[in-house]
Amino acid sequence: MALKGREIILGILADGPHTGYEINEILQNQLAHFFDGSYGMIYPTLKKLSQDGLVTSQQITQTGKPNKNIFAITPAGQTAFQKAIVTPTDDETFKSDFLMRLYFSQYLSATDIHDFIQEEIQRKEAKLTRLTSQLTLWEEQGMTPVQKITYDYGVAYYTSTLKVLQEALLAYPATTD
Amino acid sequence: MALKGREIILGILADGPHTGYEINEILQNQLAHFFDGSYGMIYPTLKKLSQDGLVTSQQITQTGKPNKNIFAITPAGQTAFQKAIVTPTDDETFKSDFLMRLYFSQYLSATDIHDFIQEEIQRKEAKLTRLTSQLTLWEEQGMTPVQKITYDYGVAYYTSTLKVLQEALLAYPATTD
DNA sequence: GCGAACATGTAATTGGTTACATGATTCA
DNA sequence: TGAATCATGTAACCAATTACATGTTCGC
Repeated sequence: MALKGREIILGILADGPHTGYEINEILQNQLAHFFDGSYGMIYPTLKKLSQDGLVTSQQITQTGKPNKNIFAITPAGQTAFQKAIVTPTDDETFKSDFLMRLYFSQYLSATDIHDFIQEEIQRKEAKLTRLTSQLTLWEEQGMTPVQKITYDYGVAYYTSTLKVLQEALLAYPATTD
Repeated sequence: MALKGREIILGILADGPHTGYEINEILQNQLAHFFDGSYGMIYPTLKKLSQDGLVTSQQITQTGKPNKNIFAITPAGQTAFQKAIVTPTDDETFKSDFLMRLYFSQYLSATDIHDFIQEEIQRKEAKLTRLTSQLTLWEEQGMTPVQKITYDYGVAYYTSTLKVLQEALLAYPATTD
């Protein structure tokens, strides 16, 4: 059974207390290439976790900034997480709208295909940059050796697929610009 | 807006009539590395598409094998597909339960981490084999140049990440076997 | 006798996604 | 003046997922 929002948030809080906003930052900066979370998932999950006694929250009144709720894991939450982490690993699922559309694009003109691939290259380069630019900060905050593997995995994924797309581009003429 | 089951099935049928079973075969053999479909999605979608007049079905009574329903796209279905294919491309989403668990596995013993990575290597090798062993058949059935890109993308993904995992393994001692 | 390949379907659940709603401060 | 950063939350929706349910033939 795959780890879901519930267990993932619990896992992040197992490492120290955080606000919903900070959890989102971690998700976007470090786990974006293998998990995708949003506020619409984070806050409701945090609320439920609180109701179930797996996390506690402490409200901090701030001046100049909005108030924040700092969430911390409880012993019951720790137990729940330890239990979840030993379940069998689920298969990965990758959904690429880009590849799906490319798969069906045989009737597009060569220049349209060129532009379509070029756009994806730009998106991927931006993602790779976001990930690599985080490395130093992440290392300073404490990056475990296993986390380094997940980082290397992401870099390898972006780099290798970027190369495929760049080579594919050569077969399709650029729009004259 | 991402292409969903509905549009994907429509796209497959745009290339020729198929049964639900055959659609599943295509999904598993050619698109498995960027889409994940199952019978629980295929048959209900086909039913709905039929009700909406986007596909028609013809029942074939077979002896020796179960009866089958062959689905074909209608002009209305073709129009719906053409309309869907020109919408903006959505971001890809990759969910890896393996990377998530690895990310949280700093307290596991070195041999446990070794075994955990080793298992993922085996899963990935099996997937790579499934994909590459299809190439000849796919080419014979008619593989478009754009489809070849999606194939190369899959091979590059599996190959590059497999390499990362194999290198990572060197840091963790094998269980004595 | 058993597993693989062929073949189709339903019902209940659910875990998110999307869209909406608000608002201060800082920096360019 | 407007974008970015910090900050939290709800309500409606829905597209699958999971589990269940059934049955034949062919080859080993």
